[in-house]
Amino acid sequence: MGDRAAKDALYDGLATVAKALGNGRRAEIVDLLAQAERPVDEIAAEIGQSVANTSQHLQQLLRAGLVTARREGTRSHYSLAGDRVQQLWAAVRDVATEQLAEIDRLAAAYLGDRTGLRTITREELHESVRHGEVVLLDVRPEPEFRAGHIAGALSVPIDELRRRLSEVPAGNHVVAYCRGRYCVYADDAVRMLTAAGYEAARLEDGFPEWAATAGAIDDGTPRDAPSGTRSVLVGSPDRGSRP
Amino acid sequence: MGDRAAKDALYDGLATVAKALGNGRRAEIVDLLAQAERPVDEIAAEIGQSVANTSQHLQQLLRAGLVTARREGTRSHYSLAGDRVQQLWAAVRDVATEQLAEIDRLAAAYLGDRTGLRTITREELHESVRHGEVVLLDVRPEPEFRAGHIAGALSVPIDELRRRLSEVPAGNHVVAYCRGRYCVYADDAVRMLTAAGYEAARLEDGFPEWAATAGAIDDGTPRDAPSGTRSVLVGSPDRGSRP
DNA sequence: CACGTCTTCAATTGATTGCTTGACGAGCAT
DNA sequence: ATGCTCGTCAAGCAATCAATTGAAGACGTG
Repeated sequence: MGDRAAKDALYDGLATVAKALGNGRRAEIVDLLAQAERPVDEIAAEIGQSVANTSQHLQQLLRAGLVTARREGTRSHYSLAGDRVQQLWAAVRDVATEQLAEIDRLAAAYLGDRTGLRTITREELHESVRHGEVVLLDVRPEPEFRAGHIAGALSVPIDELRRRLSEVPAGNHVVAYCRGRYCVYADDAVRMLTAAGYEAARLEDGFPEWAATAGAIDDGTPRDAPSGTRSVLVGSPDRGSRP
Repeated sequence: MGDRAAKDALYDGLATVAKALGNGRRAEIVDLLAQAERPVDEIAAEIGQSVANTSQHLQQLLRAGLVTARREGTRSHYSLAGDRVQQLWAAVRDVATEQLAEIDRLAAAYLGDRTGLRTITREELHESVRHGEVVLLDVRPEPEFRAGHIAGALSVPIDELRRRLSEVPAGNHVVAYCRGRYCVYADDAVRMLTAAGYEAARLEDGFPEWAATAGAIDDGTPRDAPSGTRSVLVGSPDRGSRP
């Protein structure tokens, strides 16, 4: 005990968790699964990789304990293995954005010019929601909304926003949110809404961060079956999910 | 904007931080630097690697923004690049211990049999310290004590404990602490103290965790030059560091 | 049962990683 | 300057990794 080989083995073991996150594609997968569980083929499409390759990445995440699998007939649904994993991924992002100037550049290249896009923080949104003075739009794909969303939000996936613009009550401030800080959906929504004459802003980060700080969320589980993975259940279920 | 290549590049960028931690030797380095800054040769000795190899690992950590370097004459001292990095490493450890059964096995192999070793939590220690009912021993190497320690602790490096046993006041409960949960020093200290007739226990985790939760610490900076990196400064400086 | 779908496995290839060795360079001492 | 120490750099090699392709397992459907 206390020998070199055993110590190395222990730290190798601890490092496997970090190693699993140490690949861009797997990072994308974790970021995606932070929204909701997903079958393999959808993950593959979302990260732009072959199903075979995606499956192997998922196996690796599985071995590292970052995700769990649930079979349903012929499909395997993967999801994050607990809130700790979420926090870990957040810590990685925080350090990266804080320490690497590179990230700013890469984010700008991916997201485009964000000047002129108003953003609000979680705290500001919390205030606004409480005073009922904003319309809150969830512009993520509908399944992610169904898996959990900010209480009181309307689901208007970004794909449908243009033709459903009329559903957004006029005369109100509008706040759009999506997957997170590096997600383009809310940006696009704000641009579209602003062009249509709305006062629009995006939530600075996304749903996972809101849920992590125990903001009011709605996890879509029926009121009489409180077994959801989400902790706080506030707001009317499915309001606006299908108009 | 919004294209695949740019998105991949962004996530590759975020993943570099995780990749830097995704190696057992680099993980050891980060764990070590969580105690205090260190010159390269000491780090190399501590992780059992050649200086050249260690230097390359440090370059990699540097590029990933996890550590910073400070030259002093011919030596480079490395230290962690901020509290966020500390939190990141803690998150990695937490996920690993929670999700990987393997870790328990590896820890047992390295640390040996821990049954019979009493441990106390930070909260319990906090209580005990406040009532002044324990003797608190910092059994890490002296430079680490000097870089920061729990307020009121005596520095008795594990190497010196045996011949300095008489300095430990009898009749008191003794608590030893060291680098963290996977550090053997406090274990050894408790065994030695117990054999000598003391009521001894180890702090469950180590100094970094204590400092992170803003427990009372003493960073060794003179009272009239409050420019230390530690936030809370309590207790008499250097008490017991040299008897 | 045979068929199609979704997923995983296995073999392969090119790129990257971790460590070694040996040389180079920067700063102090004599 | 001439050493000397400490740290970094560069080349090389075995091992590992990410992606591709093609085949093999599962499971539901006709």
